[in-house]
Amino acid sequence: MSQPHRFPTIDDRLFLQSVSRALDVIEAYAAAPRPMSLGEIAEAAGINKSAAQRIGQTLLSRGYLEQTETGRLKLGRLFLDRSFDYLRSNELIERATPVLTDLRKASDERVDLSLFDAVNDSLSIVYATRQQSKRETFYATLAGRRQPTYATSGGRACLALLSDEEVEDILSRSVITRLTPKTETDLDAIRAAVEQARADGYCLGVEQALLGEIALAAAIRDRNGRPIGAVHIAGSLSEWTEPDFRRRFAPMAMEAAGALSK
Amino acid sequence: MSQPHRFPTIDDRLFLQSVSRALDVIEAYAAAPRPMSLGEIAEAAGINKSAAQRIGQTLLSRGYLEQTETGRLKLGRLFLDRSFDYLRSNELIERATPVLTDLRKASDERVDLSLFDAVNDSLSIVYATRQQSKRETFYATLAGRRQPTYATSGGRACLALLSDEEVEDILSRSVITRLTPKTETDLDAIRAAVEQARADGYCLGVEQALLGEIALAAAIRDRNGRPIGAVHIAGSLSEWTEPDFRRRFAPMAMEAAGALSK
DNA sequence: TCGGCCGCATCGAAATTCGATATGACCGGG
DNA sequence: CCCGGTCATATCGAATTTCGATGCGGCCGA
Repeated sequence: MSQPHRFPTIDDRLFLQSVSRALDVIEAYAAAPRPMSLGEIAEAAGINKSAAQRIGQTLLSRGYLEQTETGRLKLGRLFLDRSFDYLRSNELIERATPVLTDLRKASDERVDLSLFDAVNDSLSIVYATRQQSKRETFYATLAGRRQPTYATSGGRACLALLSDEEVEDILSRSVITRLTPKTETDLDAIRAAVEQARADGYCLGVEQALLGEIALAAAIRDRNGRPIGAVHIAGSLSEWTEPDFRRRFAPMAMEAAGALSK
Repeated sequence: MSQPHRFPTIDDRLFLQSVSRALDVIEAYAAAPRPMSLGEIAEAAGINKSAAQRIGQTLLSRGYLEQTETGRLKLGRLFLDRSFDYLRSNELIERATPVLTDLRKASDERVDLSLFDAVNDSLSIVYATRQQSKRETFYATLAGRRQPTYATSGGRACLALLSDEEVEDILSRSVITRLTPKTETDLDAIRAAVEQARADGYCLGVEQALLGEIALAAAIRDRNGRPIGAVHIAGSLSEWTEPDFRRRFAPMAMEAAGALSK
Protein backbone atom coordinates (compact mmCIF):
# COMPACT_ATOMS: atom_id res chain seq x y z
CA MET A 1 0.00 0.00 0.00
CA SER A 2 2.89 2.28 0.74
CA GLN A 3 4.53 1.21 -2.51
CA PRO A 4 2.45 2.09 -5.54
CA HIS A 5 3.00 -0.54 -8.15
CA ARG A 6 3.84 0.44 -11.65
CA PHE A 7 1.58 -2.27 -12.92
CA PRO A 8 -1.99 -2.52 -11.81
CA THR A 9 -2.44 -5.69 -9.86
CA ILE A 10 -6.14 -5.55 -10.41
CA ASP A 11 -7.60 -6.95 -13.59
CA ASP A 12 -4.38 -8.66 -14.60
CA ARG A 13 -4.36 -11.85 -12.65
CA LEU A 14 -1.66 -13.21 -14.86
CA PHE A 15 0.94 -10.71 -13.85
CA LEU A 16 3.51 -11.96 -11.38
CA GLN A 17 4.42 -9.19 -9.03
CA SER A 18 7.48 -10.84 -7.58
CA VAL A 19 8.92 -11.61 -10.99
CA SER A 20 8.37 -8.06 -12.08
CA ARG A 21 10.08 -6.74 -9.00
CA ALA A 22 13.00 -9.04 -9.58
CA LEU A 23 13.30 -7.51 -13.02
CA ASP A 24 13.15 -4.08 -11.44
CA VAL A 25 16.14 -5.07 -9.36
CA ILE A 26 18.32 -6.19 -12.22
CA GLU A 27 17.28 -3.20 -14.28
CA ALA A 28 18.30 -0.95 -11.43
CA TYR A 29 21.87 -1.73 -12.41
CA ALA A 30 21.35 -0.10 -15.79
CA ALA A 31 21.35 3.31 -14.18
CA ALA A 32 24.36 2.69 -12.00
CA PRO A 33 26.17 -0.56 -12.70
CA ARG A 34 27.96 -0.76 -9.37
CA PRO A 35 27.67 -3.15 -6.45
CA MET A 36 24.78 -2.19 -4.21
CA SER A 37 23.69 -3.01 -0.71
CA LEU A 38 20.20 -4.30 -0.11
CA GLY A 39 19.14 -0.88 1.03
CA GLU A 40 20.44 0.73 -2.11
CA ILE A 41 18.78 -1.90 -4.24
CA ALA A 42 15.50 -1.34 -2.47
CA GLU A 43 15.66 2.34 -3.13
CA ALA A 44 16.87 2.05 -6.71
CA ALA A 45 14.25 -0.52 -7.62
CA GLY A 46 11.45 1.15 -5.72
CA ILE A 47 10.74 -1.75 -3.40
CA ASN A 48 11.06 -2.24 0.32
CA LYS A 49 14.05 -3.81 1.96
CA SER A 50 12.36 -7.10 2.71
CA ALA A 51 11.53 -7.58 -0.92
CA ALA A 52 15.06 -6.65 -1.87
CA GLN A 53 16.34 -9.23 0.56
CA ARG A 54 14.17 -12.01 -0.84
CA ILE A 55 14.84 -11.10 -4.44
CA GLY A 56 18.53 -10.68 -3.74
CA GLN A 57 18.80 -14.08 -2.14
CA THR A 58 16.89 -15.73 -4.94
CA LEU A 59 18.87 -14.13 -7.75
CA LEU A 60 22.08 -14.72 -5.86
CA SER A 61 21.39 -18.40 -5.45
CA ARG A 62 20.72 -18.64 -9.15
CA GLY A 63 23.84 -16.80 -10.25
CA TYR A 64 22.17 -13.69 -11.62
CA LEU A 65 23.68 -11.67 -8.84
CA GLU A 66 27.10 -12.10 -7.33
CA GLN A 67 28.49 -10.94 -4.05
CA THR A 68 31.50 -8.73 -3.58
CA GLU A 69 33.89 -9.25 -0.72
CA THR A 70 32.00 -6.68 1.26
CA GLY A 71 28.70 -8.45 0.75
CA ARG A 72 27.29 -6.03 -1.75
CA LEU A 73 25.46 -7.38 -4.74
CA LYS A 74 26.44 -6.94 -8.35
CA LEU A 75 25.22 -8.37 -11.61
CA GLY A 76 26.18 -11.97 -12.24
CA ARG A 77 27.91 -13.46 -15.21
CA LEU A 78 24.89 -15.55 -16.06
CA PHE A 79 23.62 -12.58 -17.99
CA LEU A 80 26.38 -13.31 -20.46
CA ASP A 81 24.93 -16.76 -20.93
CA ARG A 82 21.46 -15.41 -21.54
CA SER A 83 22.77 -12.86 -23.98
CA PHE A 84 24.55 -15.65 -25.78
CA ASP A 85 21.33 -17.63 -25.95
CA TYR A 86 19.54 -14.60 -27.31
CA LEU A 87 22.09 -13.96 -30.02
CA ARG A 88 22.10 -17.59 -30.92
CA SER A 89 18.34 -17.79 -31.11
CA ASN A 90 17.80 -14.69 -33.16
CA GLU A 91 17.11 -15.63 -36.70
CA LEU A 92 18.26 -12.33 -38.15
CA ILE A 93 21.52 -12.31 -36.26
CA GLU A 94 22.30 -15.84 -37.27
CA ARG A 95 21.61 -15.02 -40.87
CA ALA A 96 23.51 -11.76 -40.69
CA THR A 97 26.74 -12.91 -39.17
CA PRO A 98 28.32 -14.48 -42.24
CA VAL A 99 27.17 -11.56 -44.35
CA LEU A 100 28.70 -9.10 -41.92
CA THR A 101 31.91 -11.05 -41.72
CA ASP A 102 32.23 -10.86 -45.47
CA LEU A 103 31.40 -7.21 -45.36
CA ARG A 104 33.98 -6.70 -42.69
CA LYS A 105 36.61 -8.35 -44.84
CA ALA A 106 35.65 -6.48 -47.97
CA SER A 107 35.50 -3.09 -46.30
CA ASP A 108 38.26 -3.46 -43.75
CA GLU A 109 36.24 -1.18 -41.52
CA ARG A 110 34.15 -1.73 -38.46
CA VAL A 111 30.82 -3.34 -39.24
CA ASP A 112 27.80 -3.40 -36.92
CA LEU A 113 24.39 -4.94 -36.88
CA SER A 114 21.82 -2.94 -35.00
CA LEU A 115 18.23 -3.76 -34.15
CA PHE A 116 15.53 -1.16 -34.45
CA ASP A 117 13.59 -1.46 -31.25
CA ALA A 118 10.08 -1.25 -32.57
CA VAL A 119 9.18 -3.85 -29.97
CA ASN A 120 9.73 -1.28 -27.33
CA ASP A 121 9.29 2.38 -28.10
CA SER A 122 11.36 2.78 -31.29
CA LEU A 123 13.39 5.46 -29.59
CA SER A 124 16.62 3.53 -29.62
CA ILE A 125 18.57 0.99 -31.57
CA VAL A 126 20.56 -1.81 -29.98
CA TYR A 127 23.87 -2.98 -31.30
CA ALA A 128 23.68 -6.74 -31.58
CA THR A 129 27.01 -7.63 -33.14
CA ARG A 130 30.07 -5.64 -33.91
CA GLN A 131 32.95 -6.71 -36.07
CA GLN A 132 35.89 -4.59 -35.22
CA SER A 133 38.44 -3.17 -37.50
CA LYS A 134 42.00 -3.46 -36.44
CA ARG A 135 42.34 0.09 -35.23
CA GLU A 136 39.35 0.03 -33.00
CA THR A 137 40.28 1.56 -29.71
CA PHE A 138 37.02 2.10 -27.91
CA TYR A 139 36.02 -0.18 -25.16
CA ALA A 140 32.51 0.94 -25.85
CA THR A 141 32.34 -1.66 -28.58
CA LEU A 142 29.97 -3.91 -26.77
CA ALA A 143 26.87 -5.72 -27.80
CA GLY A 144 23.86 -4.38 -25.97
CA ARG A 145 24.83 -0.77 -26.30
CA ARG A 146 21.91 1.46 -27.11
CA GLN A 147 21.88 4.70 -29.02
CA PRO A 148 19.05 7.07 -29.82
CA THR A 149 17.31 6.37 -33.09
CA TYR A 150 17.42 10.00 -34.17
CA ALA A 151 21.19 10.35 -33.78
CA THR A 152 22.56 7.30 -35.53
CA SER A 153 22.88 6.54 -39.17
CA GLY A 154 21.24 3.17 -38.60
CA GLY A 155 18.34 4.69 -36.73
CA ARG A 156 17.81 7.28 -39.41
CA ALA A 157 17.96 4.67 -42.11
CA CYS A 158 15.16 2.88 -40.28
CA LEU A 159 13.16 6.07 -39.90
CA ALA A 160 13.41 6.54 -43.64
CA LEU A 161 11.25 3.46 -44.11
CA LEU A 162 8.48 4.78 -41.90
CA SER A 163 5.72 7.21 -42.72
CA ASP A 164 6.06 10.87 -41.93
CA GLU A 165 3.57 10.48 -39.10
CA GLU A 166 5.57 7.72 -37.52
CA VAL A 167 8.79 9.68 -37.86
CA GLU A 168 7.22 12.70 -36.25
CA ASP A 169 5.84 10.55 -33.46
CA ILE A 170 9.25 9.12 -32.71
CA LEU A 171 10.98 12.47 -32.89
CA SER A 172 8.40 14.05 -30.64
CA ARG A 173 8.91 11.36 -28.03
CA SER A 174 12.69 11.56 -28.26
CA VAL A 175 14.72 13.60 -25.86
CA ILE A 176 17.19 15.31 -28.13
CA THR A 177 20.61 15.64 -26.56
CA ARG A 178 24.06 15.98 -27.97
CA LEU A 179 26.11 12.82 -28.01
CA THR A 180 28.95 14.79 -29.50
CA PRO A 181 29.35 18.51 -30.16
CA LYS A 182 28.48 17.68 -33.74
CA THR A 183 25.24 15.86 -33.07
CA GLU A 184 22.42 17.47 -34.98
CA THR A 185 19.81 18.59 -32.51
CA ASP A 186 17.75 20.56 -34.93
CA LEU A 187 14.66 18.59 -35.84
CA ASP A 188 14.63 19.97 -39.33
CA ALA A 189 18.17 18.80 -39.92
CA ILE A 190 17.17 15.33 -38.74
CA ARG A 191 14.11 15.36 -40.94
CA ALA A 192 16.27 16.37 -43.86
CA ALA A 193 18.68 13.52 -43.17
CA VAL A 194 15.78 11.08 -43.11
CA GLU A 195 14.47 12.50 -46.35
CA GLN A 196 17.90 12.16 -47.88
CA ALA A 197 18.07 8.56 -46.68
CA ARG A 198 14.76 7.87 -48.39
CA ALA A 199 16.19 9.10 -51.63
CA ASP A 200 19.54 7.36 -51.29
CA GLY A 201 18.57 4.06 -49.69
CA TYR A 202 21.12 4.55 -46.97
CA CYS A 203 22.07 7.14 -44.39
CA LEU A 204 25.40 8.73 -43.67
CA GLY A 205 26.39 10.56 -40.54
CA VAL A 206 29.57 12.37 -39.57
CA GLU A 207 30.46 12.52 -35.90
CA GLN A 208 26.85 12.17 -34.91
CA ALA A 209 27.42 9.65 -32.16
CA LEU A 210 31.19 9.57 -31.82
CA LEU A 211 33.83 12.17 -32.59
CA GLY A 212 36.14 11.31 -35.42
CA GLU A 213 33.78 8.71 -36.74
CA ILE A 214 32.08 8.61 -40.08
CA ALA A 215 29.32 6.06 -40.34
CA LEU A 216 26.92 4.85 -42.92
CA ALA A 217 24.01 2.47 -42.61
CA ALA A 218 21.36 0.74 -44.66
CA ALA A 219 18.15 -0.54 -43.15
CA ILE A 220 17.04 -4.16 -43.09
CA ARG A 221 13.36 -4.73 -43.82
CA ASP A 222 10.99 -7.47 -42.82
CA ARG A 223 8.65 -8.97 -45.35
CA ASN A 224 6.24 -6.11 -44.92
CA GLY A 225 8.90 -3.57 -45.65
CA ARG A 226 9.10 -2.45 -42.04
CA PRO A 227 12.57 -1.69 -40.67
CA ILE A 228 13.92 -4.24 -38.23
CA GLY A 229 17.55 -3.20 -38.06
CA ALA A 230 20.47 -1.85 -39.99
CA VAL A 231 23.89 -2.68 -41.30
CA HIS A 232 26.48 -0.12 -40.30
CA ILE A 233 29.91 0.57 -41.65
CA ALA A 234 32.02 2.92 -39.58
CA GLY A 235 35.38 4.43 -40.34
CA SER A 236 37.69 7.13 -39.18
CA LEU A 237 37.67 10.69 -40.43
CA SER A 238 41.42 10.61 -40.36
CA GLU A 239 41.34 8.15 -43.23
CA TRP A 240 38.28 9.07 -45.20
CA THR A 241 36.63 12.05 -46.74
CA GLU A 242 32.90 11.98 -46.80
CA PRO A 243 32.54 11.60 -50.59
CA ASP A 244 35.08 8.81 -50.74
CA PHE A 245 33.51 6.98 -47.84
CA ARG A 246 30.09 7.32 -49.34
CA ARG A 247 31.16 6.18 -52.76
CA ARG A 248 33.04 3.19 -51.54
CA PHE A 249 30.78 1.81 -48.83
CA ALA A 250 27.22 2.84 -49.62
CA PRO A 251 26.77 0.12 -52.27
CA MET A 252 28.28 -2.49 -49.98
CA ALA A 253 26.03 -1.63 -47.04
CA MET A 254 22.95 -1.56 -49.21
CA GLU A 255 23.78 -4.85 -50.77
CA ALA A 256 24.28 -6.49 -47.39
CA ALA A 257 21.10 -4.99 -45.98
CA GLY A 258 19.21 -6.08 -49.05
CA ALA A 259 20.48 -9.61 -48.71
CA LEU A 260 19.26 -9.68 -45.12
CA SER A 261 15.83 -8.28 -45.91
CA LYS A 262 13.02 -10.64 -46.64
CA MET B 1 2.10 -31.31 -5.39
CA SER B 2 2.28 -32.94 -8.76
CA GLN B 3 5.35 -30.84 -9.53
CA PRO B 4 8.15 -31.57 -7.12
CA HIS B 5 10.07 -28.37 -6.61
CA ARG B 6 13.78 -28.39 -7.07
CA PHE B 7 14.15 -26.10 -4.11
CA PRO B 8 12.72 -27.00 -0.77
CA THR B 9 10.18 -24.42 0.22
CA ILE B 10 10.57 -25.37 3.82
CA ASP B 11 13.37 -23.80 5.78
CA ASP B 12 14.08 -21.16 3.20
CA ARG B 13 11.40 -18.58 3.58
CA LEU B 14 13.43 -16.12 1.59
CA PHE B 15 13.33 -18.04 -1.62
CA LEU B 16 10.90 -16.76 -4.21
CA GLN B 17 9.42 -19.64 -6.06
CA SER B 18 7.90 -17.64 -8.86
CA VAL B 19 11.14 -15.81 -9.57
CA SER B 20 13.01 -19.06 -9.65
CA ARG B 21 10.53 -20.54 -12.06
CA ALA B 22 10.81 -17.50 -14.28
CA LEU B 23 14.53 -18.11 -14.38
CA ASP B 24 13.84 -21.73 -15.22
CA VAL B 25 11.88 -20.52 -18.20
CA ILE B 26 14.55 -18.28 -19.63
CA GLU B 27 17.19 -20.89 -18.97
CA ALA B 28 15.12 -23.39 -20.88
CA TYR B 29 16.20 -21.55 -24.00
CA ALA B 30 19.81 -22.47 -23.34
CA ALA B 31 19.10 -26.04 -24.33
CA ALA B 32 17.13 -25.19 -27.43
CA PRO B 33 17.15 -21.53 -28.36
CA ARG B 34 14.07 -21.60 -30.53
CA PRO B 35 10.63 -20.07 -30.18
CA MET B 36 8.45 -22.20 -27.96
CA SER B 37 4.76 -22.46 -27.26
CA LEU B 38 3.51 -22.25 -23.70
CA GLY B 39 3.20 -26.01 -23.59
CA GLU B 40 6.75 -26.50 -24.73
CA ILE B 41 7.98 -23.95 -22.23
CA ALA B 42 6.11 -25.69 -19.46
CA GLU B 43 7.68 -28.98 -20.34
CA ALA B 44 11.17 -27.61 -20.89
CA ALA B 45 11.17 -25.65 -17.65
CA GLY B 46 9.49 -28.35 -15.62
CA ILE B 47 6.44 -26.33 -14.66
CA ASN B 48 2.77 -26.59 -15.43
CA LYS B 49 1.06 -24.74 -18.19
CA SER B 50 -0.61 -22.22 -15.95
CA ALA B 51 2.69 -21.16 -14.51
CA ALA B 52 4.17 -20.95 -17.98
CA GLN B 53 1.31 -18.74 -19.00
CA ARG B 54 1.75 -16.36 -16.10
CA ILE B 55 5.51 -16.23 -16.40
CA GLY B 56 5.29 -15.86 -20.15
CA GLN B 57 2.92 -12.94 -19.89
CA THR B 58 5.02 -11.25 -17.27
CA LEU B 59 8.31 -11.64 -19.11
CA LEU B 60 6.65 -10.69 -22.36
CA SER B 61 5.27 -7.49 -20.94
CA ARG B 62 8.70 -6.60 -19.67
CA GLY B 63 10.53 -7.32 -22.91
CA TYR B 64 12.47 -10.35 -21.79
CA LEU B 65 10.44 -12.51 -24.11
CA GLU B 66 9.21 -11.58 -27.53
CA GLN B 67 6.47 -13.03 -29.63
CA THR B 68 6.85 -14.46 -33.09
CA GLU B 69 4.17 -14.01 -35.71
CA THR B 70 2.73 -17.35 -34.75
CA GLY B 71 2.50 -16.40 -31.11
CA ARG B 72 5.37 -18.50 -29.91
CA LEU B 73 7.74 -17.01 -27.38
CA LYS B 74 11.42 -16.37 -27.88
CA LEU B 75 14.08 -14.61 -25.89
CA GLY B 76 13.90 -10.84 -25.92
CA ARG B 77 16.54 -8.35 -26.81
CA LEU B 78 16.55 -6.94 -23.33
CA PHE B 79 19.03 -9.64 -22.46
CA LEU B 80 21.50 -7.73 -24.59
CA ASP B 81 20.96 -4.73 -22.36
CA ARG B 82 21.53 -6.74 -19.21
CA SER B 83 24.65 -8.29 -20.65
CA PHE B 84 25.87 -4.84 -21.50
CA ASP B 85 25.23 -3.71 -17.95
CA TYR B 86 27.12 -6.69 -16.67
CA LEU B 87 30.13 -6.09 -18.86
CA ARG B 88 30.12 -2.45 -17.96
CA SER B 89 29.90 -3.16 -14.25
CA ASN B 90 32.61 -5.76 -14.13
CA GLU B 91 35.72 -4.24 -12.76
CA LEU B 92 38.05 -6.79 -14.37
CA ILE B 93 36.51 -6.42 -17.79
CA GLU B 94 36.69 -2.68 -17.65
CA ARG B 95 40.29 -2.83 -16.65
CA ALA B 96 41.10 -5.51 -19.19
CA THR B 97 39.63 -3.99 -22.30
CA PRO B 98 42.35 -1.46 -23.08
CA VAL B 99 45.00 -4.03 -22.28
CA LEU B 100 43.39 -6.52 -24.60
CA THR B 101 43.01 -3.97 -27.34
CA ASP B 102 46.71 -3.24 -27.17
CA LEU B 103 47.42 -6.94 -27.14
CA ARG B 104 45.20 -7.39 -30.12
CA LYS B 105 47.10 -4.75 -32.03
CA ALA B 106 50.48 -6.05 -31.04
CA SER B 107 49.69 -9.67 -31.83
CA ASP B 108 47.38 -9.22 -34.80
CA GLU B 109 45.60 -12.34 -33.63
CA ARG B 110 42.34 -13.00 -31.90
CA VAL B 111 42.41 -12.06 -28.24
CA ASP B 112 39.90 -13.23 -25.65
CA LEU B 113 39.18 -12.57 -22.04
CA SER B 114 37.63 -15.49 -20.23
CA LEU B 115 36.27 -15.75 -16.71
CA PHE B 116 36.96 -18.79 -14.61
CA ASP B 117 33.62 -19.68 -13.14
CA ALA B 118 34.62 -20.40 -9.58
CA VAL B 119 31.39 -18.73 -8.55
CA ASN B 120 29.51 -21.60 -10.00
CA ASP B 121 31.12 -25.00 -10.23
CA SER B 122 34.48 -24.19 -11.84
CA LEU B 123 33.68 -26.62 -14.61
CA SER B 124 33.54 -24.03 -17.33
CA ILE B 125 34.97 -20.73 -18.41
CA VAL B 126 32.93 -17.96 -19.99
CA TYR B 127 34.23 -15.76 -22.75
CA ALA B 128 33.57 -12.20 -21.71
CA THR B 129 35.14 -10.23 -24.52
CA ARG B 130 36.61 -11.28 -27.78
CA GLN B 131 38.68 -9.12 -30.08
CA GLN B 132 38.61 -10.61 -33.49
CA SER B 133 41.40 -10.92 -35.92
CA LYS B 134 40.65 -10.10 -39.49
CA ARG B 135 40.33 -13.65 -40.65
CA GLU B 136 37.83 -14.70 -38.05
CA THR B 137 35.06 -16.60 -39.74
CA PHE B 138 33.13 -18.25 -36.97
CA TYR B 139 29.86 -16.86 -35.90
CA ALA B 140 30.50 -18.66 -32.66
CA THR B 141 32.68 -15.77 -31.59
CA LEU B 142 30.22 -14.42 -29.11
CA ALA B 143 30.49 -13.23 -25.58
CA GLY B 144 28.76 -15.60 -23.22
CA ARG B 145 30.03 -18.73 -24.88
CA ARG B 146 31.11 -21.36 -22.39
CA GLN B 147 33.73 -24.01 -22.76
CA PRO B 148 34.82 -26.74 -20.38
CA THR B 149 37.65 -25.79 -18.08
CA TYR B 150 39.57 -28.95 -18.78
CA ALA B 151 39.62 -28.50 -22.55
CA THR B 152 40.69 -24.91 -22.99
CA SER B 153 44.07 -23.32 -22.62
CA GLY B 154 42.53 -20.64 -20.43
CA GLY B 155 40.84 -23.17 -18.20
CA ARG B 156 44.01 -25.15 -17.83
CA ALA B 157 46.01 -22.06 -17.06
CA CYS B 158 43.55 -21.43 -14.24
CA LEU B 159 43.77 -25.00 -13.02
CA ALA B 160 47.52 -24.57 -12.83
CA LEU B 161 47.02 -22.06 -10.03
CA LEU B 162 44.96 -24.43 -7.93
CA SER B 163 46.09 -27.20 -5.65
CA ASP B 164 46.24 -30.78 -6.84
CA GLU B 165 43.19 -31.61 -4.76
CA GLU B 166 41.17 -28.86 -6.36
CA VAL B 167 42.27 -29.89 -9.82
CA GLU B 168 41.32 -33.47 -9.16
CA ASP B 169 37.99 -32.37 -7.78
CA ILE B 170 37.21 -30.37 -10.89
CA LEU B 171 38.37 -33.10 -13.23
CA SER B 172 36.34 -35.70 -11.39
CA ARG B 173 33.21 -33.60 -11.71
CA SER B 174 33.82 -32.85 -15.37
CA VAL B 175 32.20 -34.85 -18.08
CA ILE B 176 35.02 -35.37 -20.51
CA THR B 177 33.90 -35.21 -24.10
CA ARG B 178 35.67 -34.43 -27.31
CA LEU B 179 35.09 -30.93 -28.64
CA THR B 180 37.28 -31.81 -31.59
CA PRO B 181 38.86 -35.09 -32.64
CA LYS B 182 42.05 -33.74 -31.13
CA THR B 183 40.66 -32.93 -27.70
CA GLU B 184 42.64 -34.69 -25.03
CA THR B 185 40.29 -36.90 -23.08
CA ASP B 186 42.93 -38.73 -21.15
CA LEU B 187 43.03 -37.39 -17.63
CA ASP B 188 46.74 -37.94 -17.38
CA ALA B 189 47.34 -35.88 -20.47
CA ILE B 190 45.27 -33.08 -18.98
CA ARG B 191 47.13 -33.33 -15.69
CA ALA B 192 50.39 -33.16 -17.58
CA ALA B 193 49.24 -30.05 -19.43
CA VAL B 194 48.31 -28.42 -16.13
CA GLU B 195 51.66 -29.36 -14.68
CA GLN B 196 53.37 -27.90 -17.72
CA ALA B 197 51.37 -24.72 -17.31
CA ARG B 198 52.53 -24.47 -13.73
CA ALA B 199 56.12 -24.59 -14.91
CA ASP B 200 55.66 -22.24 -17.84
CA GLY B 201 53.23 -19.69 -16.45
CA TYR B 202 50.94 -20.14 -19.41
CA CYS B 203 49.17 -22.94 -21.23
CA LEU B 204 49.16 -23.81 -24.89
CA GLY B 205 46.66 -26.00 -26.68
CA VAL B 206 46.47 -27.18 -30.25
CA GLU B 207 43.03 -27.92 -31.66
CA GLN B 208 41.65 -28.64 -28.24
CA ALA B 209 38.43 -26.72 -28.66
CA LEU B 210 38.45 -25.85 -32.34
CA LEU B 211 40.03 -27.52 -35.33
CA GLY B 212 42.76 -25.53 -36.99
CA GLU B 213 43.21 -23.33 -33.97
CA ILE B 214 46.26 -22.92 -31.84
CA ALA B 215 45.62 -21.09 -28.59
CA LEU B 216 47.63 -19.94 -25.66
CA ALA B 217 46.47 -18.44 -22.39
CA ALA B 218 47.79 -16.98 -19.17
CA ALA B 219 45.75 -16.86 -16.01
CA ILE B 220 44.70 -13.71 -14.19
CA ARG B 221 44.94 -13.88 -10.41
CA ASP B 222 43.09 -12.06 -7.68
CA ARG B 223 44.96 -10.62 -4.75
CA ASN B 224 45.02 -14.00 -3.07
CA GLY B 225 46.60 -15.62 -6.08
CA ARG B 226 43.40 -17.42 -7.03
CA PRO B 227 42.57 -17.62 -10.73
CA ILE B 228 39.71 -15.42 -11.87
CA GLY B 229 40.13 -15.58 -15.61
CA ALA B 230 42.58 -15.75 -18.44
CA VAL B 231 43.95 -13.87 -21.38
CA HIS B 232 43.84 -15.90 -24.57
CA ILE B 233 45.62 -15.46 -27.84
CA ALA B 234 44.38 -17.65 -30.66
CA GLY B 235 45.79 -18.13 -34.12
CA SER B 236 45.51 -20.40 -37.08
CA LEU B 237 47.58 -23.51 -37.62
CA SER B 238 47.82 -22.56 -41.24
CA GLU B 239 49.98 -19.63 -40.26
CA TRP B 240 51.83 -20.79 -37.20
CA THR B 241 53.91 -23.65 -36.02
CA GLU B 242 53.63 -24.45 -32.36
CA PRO B 243 57.16 -23.36 -31.43
CA ASP B 244 56.85 -20.07 -33.27
CA PHE B 245 53.48 -19.34 -31.79
CA ARG B 246 54.71 -20.15 -28.32
CA ARG B 247 57.83 -18.07 -28.64
CA ARG B 248 56.09 -15.05 -30.01
CA PHE B 249 52.93 -14.87 -27.92
CA ALA B 250 53.62 -16.50 -24.57
CA PRO B 251 55.47 -13.46 -23.22
CA MET B 252 52.76 -11.12 -24.43
CA ALA B 253 49.94 -13.12 -22.87
CA MET B 254 51.77 -13.44 -19.58
CA GLU B 255 52.54 -9.78 -19.48
CA ALA B 256 48.93 -8.85 -20.11
CA ALA B 257 47.66 -11.33 -17.53
CA GLY B 258 50.18 -10.07 -15.04
CA ALA B 259 49.10 -6.50 -15.58
CA LEU B 260 45.51 -7.50 -14.89
CA SER B 261 46.31 -9.47 -11.77
CA LYS B 262 46.18 -7.72 -8.45
C1' DT C 1 -15.17 -33.76 -39.41
C1' DC C 2 -12.59 -34.99 -35.74
C1' DG C 3 -8.80 -34.58 -32.38
C1' DG C 4 -5.15 -32.20 -30.50
C1' DC C 5 -2.75 -28.26 -29.36
C1' DC C 6 -2.92 -23.48 -29.40
C1' DG C 7 -3.47 -18.93 -26.61
C1' DC C 8 -6.44 -16.96 -23.50
C1' DA C 9 -9.37 -16.65 -19.50
C1' DT C 10 -11.60 -17.87 -14.95
C1' DC C 11 -11.74 -19.03 -10.15
C1' DG C 12 -11.64 -20.97 -5.45
C1' DA C 13 -8.13 -22.45 -2.30
C1' DA C 14 -4.16 -21.75 0.13
C1' DA C 15 0.51 -21.62 -0.28
C1' DT C 16 3.56 -18.27 -1.01
C1' DT C 17 4.77 -13.83 -0.61
C1' DC C 18 4.52 -9.69 1.94
C1' DG C 19 6.47 -6.12 5.03
C1' DA C 20 7.18 -4.76 9.73
C1' DT C 21 10.28 -5.81 12.98
C1' DA C 22 14.37 -7.73 15.66
C1' DT C 23 19.20 -9.08 16.10
C1' DG C 24 24.07 -8.70 16.21
C1' DA C 25 28.06 -7.18 13.57
C1' DC C 26 30.63 -3.65 11.63
C1' DC C 27 32.35 0.96 10.86
C1' DG C 28 33.52 5.75 11.49
C1' DG C 29 33.19 9.82 14.26
C1' DG C 30 32.85 12.34 18.35
C1' DC D 1 35.44 4.29 24.00
C1' DC D 2 30.95 4.50 23.03
C1' DC D 3 27.44 6.03 20.10
C1' DG D 4 24.55 6.21 15.77
C1' DG D 5 24.05 4.54 11.43
C1' DT D 6 23.88 0.90 8.21
C1' DC D 7 24.85 -3.58 7.16
C1' DA D 8 23.17 -8.69 6.28
C1' DT D 9 20.37 -11.87 8.27
C1' DA D 10 16.37 -13.82 10.42
C1' DT D 11 11.50 -14.23 12.19
C1' DC D 12 6.53 -14.28 11.88
C1' DG D 13 1.55 -13.49 11.51
C1' DA D 14 -1.46 -11.77 7.99
C1' DA D 15 -3.36 -11.87 3.60
C1' DT D 16 -2.28 -10.80 -0.87
C1' DT D 17 -0.79 -13.06 -4.57
C1' DT D 18 0.18 -17.07 -6.60
C1' DC D 19 -1.22 -21.60 -7.66
C1' DG D 20 -3.09 -25.16 -10.82
C1' DA D 21 -7.22 -27.29 -12.48
C1' DT D 22 -10.46 -26.34 -15.72
C1' DG D 23 -13.08 -24.26 -19.66
C1' DC D 24 -13.39 -21.71 -23.97
C1' DG D 25 -13.10 -20.87 -28.88
C1' DG D 26 -9.94 -21.04 -32.77
C1' DC D 27 -6.65 -23.11 -35.72
C1' DC D 28 -4.39 -26.81 -38.13
C1' DG D 29 -3.47 -31.24 -39.77
C1' DA D 30 -5.25 -35.93 -40.17
